[in-house]
Amino acid sequence: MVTAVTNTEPRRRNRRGEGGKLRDEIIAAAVALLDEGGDERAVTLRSVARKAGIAAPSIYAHFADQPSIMLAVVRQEMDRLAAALREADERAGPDARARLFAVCHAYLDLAREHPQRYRIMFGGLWTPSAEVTSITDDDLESLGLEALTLLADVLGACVEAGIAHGSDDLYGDAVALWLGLHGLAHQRAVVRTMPGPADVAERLIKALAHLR
Amino acid sequence: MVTAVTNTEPRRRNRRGEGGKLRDEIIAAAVALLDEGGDERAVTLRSVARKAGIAAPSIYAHFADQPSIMLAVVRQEMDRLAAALREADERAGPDARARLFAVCHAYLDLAREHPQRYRIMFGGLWTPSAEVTSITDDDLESLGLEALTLLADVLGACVEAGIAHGSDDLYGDAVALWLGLHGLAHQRAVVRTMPGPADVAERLIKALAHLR
DNA sequence: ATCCATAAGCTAACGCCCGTAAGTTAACGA
DNA sequence: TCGTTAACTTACGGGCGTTAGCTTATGGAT
Repeated sequence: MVTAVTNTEPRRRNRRGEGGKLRDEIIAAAVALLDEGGDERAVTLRSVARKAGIAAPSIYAHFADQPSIMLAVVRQEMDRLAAALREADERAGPDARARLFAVCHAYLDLAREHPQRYRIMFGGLWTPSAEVTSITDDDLESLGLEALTLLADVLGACVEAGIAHGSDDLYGDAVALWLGLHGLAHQRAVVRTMPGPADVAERLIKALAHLR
Repeated sequence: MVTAVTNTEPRRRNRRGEGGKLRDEIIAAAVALLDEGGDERAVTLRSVARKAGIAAPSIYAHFADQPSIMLAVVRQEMDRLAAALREADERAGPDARARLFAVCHAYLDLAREHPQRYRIMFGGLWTPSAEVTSITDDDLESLGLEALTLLADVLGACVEAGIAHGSDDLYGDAVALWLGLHGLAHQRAVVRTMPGPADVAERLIKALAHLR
């Protein structure tokens, strides 16, 4: 297995204006290493370079240092997550209850499909690079803000539709709901077998959304 | 703080039958390294040895390899957690509601007091050592089983007291409640500033315990 | 068609820390 | 005194992040 990307071909050099392409390839290589199932310690600057089929120092043309690569991966995956949630919401149609479950399950599904990615997104291992990469606290917070806003929006729709008990703080409720989802998603991403019944997700969502 | 274990004295050698003492000192050194705030990558076999004031190879008399140290730390902290929950439960007296909040807050408090420890306990970084340390899935599951049983017990008391809506699966409810607590505790252990209102914990507990 | 400036990427090397193996010394207790 | 325990010193090989300097393909200008 492992389906090494180690091209025996020395790798076709990018054309004149397209040096920036390598940046995306580097991120893709890092993600591929994560998906291969080892833990995040396997994603070193050198291993990423090997995976991408380039020499290690070539990375420095596109990233300041090793933690910056991880940060870029997290940013990309956060965007994908937000996009997936939005899409699930749109696909669900107008029914509030359907929207709620669609968004929540989209979140849980994405986490289950890519547990390693989920772990680095929310595992906090890349935060030590904060000083180097100059990521601010606001920056960090806004990463998940989009998802939370969507969640609050859907919760509001549920209240309006009369299928959920209202609250004076929808955003706070969204945070609570997200924390529950996160607890489940994270635990699934970490252990092989989850304790508890199969419908834990439904229970969590119903309870935290205050469904009647 | 931290009360460095770095003795300038070459460290008094243990007496004849007390070689096992060093084992505890090694674990303590690993925990101290964690508490110092860096991430878990700072806990290497050599750094632990330095912290304990011994030579690196001396560790091999007590632990098979580096991951085994982490496993021992996790085991110890899991036991402390379970003990803390039990104690909080006993201190709370007979009132079901008081017991519920006492246990839940004890969990959250412990996680907040030692975020790094919490992260290695539930962060899943030490699982790769599974093959080496021969930790079984049952073993892993039973680590948290004690806490979950206590939670189910308290939930049952709430139902009996009539302050919570009952369910046909108390253990499942306990798992859901724990997942919510874990989501909050983990997120707090990872980021510096949490989004959302200050009373998220109360909301989570009330919703997941189905308090009336 | 040729030239050559430059973008794109490479090779070599430095210093560091790691995990682990092998053999050695100091202290305790019989 | 002497064997055993407890811990030490030294050393090897390897991966890491990063720096410095070099090579080569590309594509527009000549």
